[in-house]
Amino acid sequence: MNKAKGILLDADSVTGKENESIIRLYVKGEKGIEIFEERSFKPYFYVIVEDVRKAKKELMEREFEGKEEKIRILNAEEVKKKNAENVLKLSFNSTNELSEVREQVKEVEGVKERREYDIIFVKRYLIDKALEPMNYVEISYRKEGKKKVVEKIQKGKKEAGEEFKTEAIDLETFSLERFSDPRKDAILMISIASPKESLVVTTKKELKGRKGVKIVGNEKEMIEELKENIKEEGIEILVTYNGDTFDLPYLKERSRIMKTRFDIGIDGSEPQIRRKGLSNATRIKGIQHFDAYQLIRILSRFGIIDLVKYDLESVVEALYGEKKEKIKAEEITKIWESGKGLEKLVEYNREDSVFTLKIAMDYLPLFIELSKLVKQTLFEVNRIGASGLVESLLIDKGFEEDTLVPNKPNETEVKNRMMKTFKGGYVKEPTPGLHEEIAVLDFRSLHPSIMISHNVSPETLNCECCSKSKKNIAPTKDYFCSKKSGFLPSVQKELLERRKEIKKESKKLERKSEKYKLLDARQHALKIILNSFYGYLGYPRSRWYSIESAKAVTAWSRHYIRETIRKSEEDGFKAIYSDTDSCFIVIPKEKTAKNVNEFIKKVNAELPGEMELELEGIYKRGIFVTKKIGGAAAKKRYALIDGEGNLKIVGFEYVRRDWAVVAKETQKRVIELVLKEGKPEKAIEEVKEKIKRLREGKTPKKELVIYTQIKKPLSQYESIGPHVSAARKAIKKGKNLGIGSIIGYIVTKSGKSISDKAELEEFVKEGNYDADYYIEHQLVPAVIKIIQELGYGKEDLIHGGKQATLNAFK
DNA sequence: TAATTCGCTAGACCGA
DNA sequence: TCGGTCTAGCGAA
Repeated sequence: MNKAKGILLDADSVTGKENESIIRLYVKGEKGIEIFEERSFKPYFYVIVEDVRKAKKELMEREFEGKEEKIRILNAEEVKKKNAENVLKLSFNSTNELSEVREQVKEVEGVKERREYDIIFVKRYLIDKALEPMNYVEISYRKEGKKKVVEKIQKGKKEAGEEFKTEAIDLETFSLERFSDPRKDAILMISIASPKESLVVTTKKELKGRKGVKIVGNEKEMIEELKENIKEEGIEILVTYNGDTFDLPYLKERSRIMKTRFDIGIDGSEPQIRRKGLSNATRIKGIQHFDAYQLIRILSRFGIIDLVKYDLESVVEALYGEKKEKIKAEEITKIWESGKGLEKLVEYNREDSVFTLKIAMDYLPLFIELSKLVKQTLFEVNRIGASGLVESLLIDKGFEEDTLVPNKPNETEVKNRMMKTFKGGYVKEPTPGLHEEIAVLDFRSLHPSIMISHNVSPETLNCECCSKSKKNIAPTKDYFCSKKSGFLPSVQKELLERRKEIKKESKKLERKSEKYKLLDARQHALKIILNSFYGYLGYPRSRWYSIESAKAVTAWSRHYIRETIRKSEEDGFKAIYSDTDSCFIVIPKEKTAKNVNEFIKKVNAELPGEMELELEGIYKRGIFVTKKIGGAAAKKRYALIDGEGNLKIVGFEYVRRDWAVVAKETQKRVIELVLKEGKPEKAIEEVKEKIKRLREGKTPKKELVIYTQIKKPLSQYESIGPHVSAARKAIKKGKNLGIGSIIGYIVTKSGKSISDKAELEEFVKEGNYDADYYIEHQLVPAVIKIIQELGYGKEDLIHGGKQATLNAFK
């Protein structure tokens, strides 16, 4: 018997000689990545039956229809599950046979329900064996020829924290049109960046001798060079920027054309392109393909980063403040053909992979932790959503607790669920105007803490055992069990406890230490998942959907925040605003921050379980404004300034990407001057100056761009907005734009409607903009509501005008 | 393939 | 040409 220990990087399944499904594990050991085969684990699913013995006999004797041969169930075994009776576990020779039978088994007499029939085989294996990707495994194996066959496997005792061999790549390609076509356009350069060094591989002899450049004879050798590099370096994580749809499929297709194979998979396979809706996911077997573009999209969705555009240049600038010049496709071709500027192109190519690697390295720890937590490969979590995370974790915990997992809803059910909506958080209309000494209180992890404290879960909802002695009643009148812990809240509780411990431990560490970074990534991963539970309850495709539970959560949230507001006023504070989990109170002259803390303490003493009110901060001044229409105060828009002069701007145009920089920056300046000094005269002067500059045609183009995303097929728009119009015009000029594209447009001088005037930024000459539009529709609206609160009006901006008489501070 | 609701605003669209 | 209504996008939590 042989033993091996290593980190589990990947797993897949293949078909053996007897058409049986075999799990393959890719394990990083001392000798590099090795493949182990698991032959004893069989695909299975469950059925709930009327009579175990009868059903078992019937199922075992039955011949099911297969594509070629008849199918027999390998084994039907009775299993005990805590949340179901009469459960049979049906095992199969292969996943294909399982797929065939899971349809036909519905017709078998005595079979009431099918369960867990759509869990991916590999995922099933990892759950059942309690194995975590990106963590250690210990294997006992035997050799069969060249193959290593698993006898026994278990999770390693040691926790992996080490670095993975990571490398980023990037291609430059030839293109006569706007987009390169791998069927005819060659790869010109490939850059490879590792944490230590970078290399650009190309065929241009002129670049010979340049540092960090390798010249090869032709394109085929270029690809060979990359392949060799990946193999020799033993790369475990290969990073790209949009390699899912561009780099990897391109390399694969070019290889095919050159009669070679881009066989970088550990098993000798080429990257596999999986269609995923409108885009691709490209997987390399045994190596984790980490697409930094996918990463950025997920981080944006989870609200971890906030970006205007997702191209590498914008991301680098937003994350690192470094300006990275973009070389456009046609220029690349020009440089290549003329030979002028090749050095620049080399460095551009190099930078792309260097920055791609940097982005990935910053967030890899977080995603490695997510991967371990939900038992999905890094490749999968790199492309997952909030529901995927929760579902994956819950399926795993369900197995741990010996319960059957609920099925996914069918499409009819999904449609039904989509018709139902529920009430969300409470938003209090703010008191408009300027305020001083504002304390912002908020509930720490409001939704998870409600779920835990009130035991909210689909199976504790209106439980049988508490029907007489309901204690835990939601404001919706539904109640939750007071005797048994619910499944969802117990999982949440476990995550919360782990997070608390980690946070405690990391407090003792240096912020720059490796251990701190690891723990911080882990607590962050836990937080992301914790916060996704509530949304998952109300998500129509959820396996644990329970709209009553979701309703109860939000009803409780409204209850607690309203109570907090009430109590604060009772204590002599003035509550000026509140949104879902936060409450803004003005500290009156006779009170201090100490009183605020006492108040919080008092509230906390009355809150149940995990619920906790916290002091988010104390601000020197703040402003709320009235809405454009109706005269009421605007919710979800405010600005605060703290004692150090730090601004916090929320909801205003300043934080929105669909406003021009000239309007956003001016608005920020106005807010700053108003909040810092309380005197807006200077602000007004600055606005006038900006207006003057706009009138004179001197405002630079980059301050005028408005970004808006195309969110559906361009043909499906009922109302043709400026971004759609600009996109359509740009397509006629050969641009490739569509769903998901972020359109940066400028309102030019030519045209009738705003849409007519909108043109893609890159087609607009400096100075060609509609000054009236930018004054009337951008600058003025962005600042008017703020200065109005101080008694000024539009006439003060446009003309030299009268001065305001009102004093804003009363 | 896909977490939720609440809220603001712009600009097109459409009928008078 | 005006004003109300609807579509659309983005942000807060």
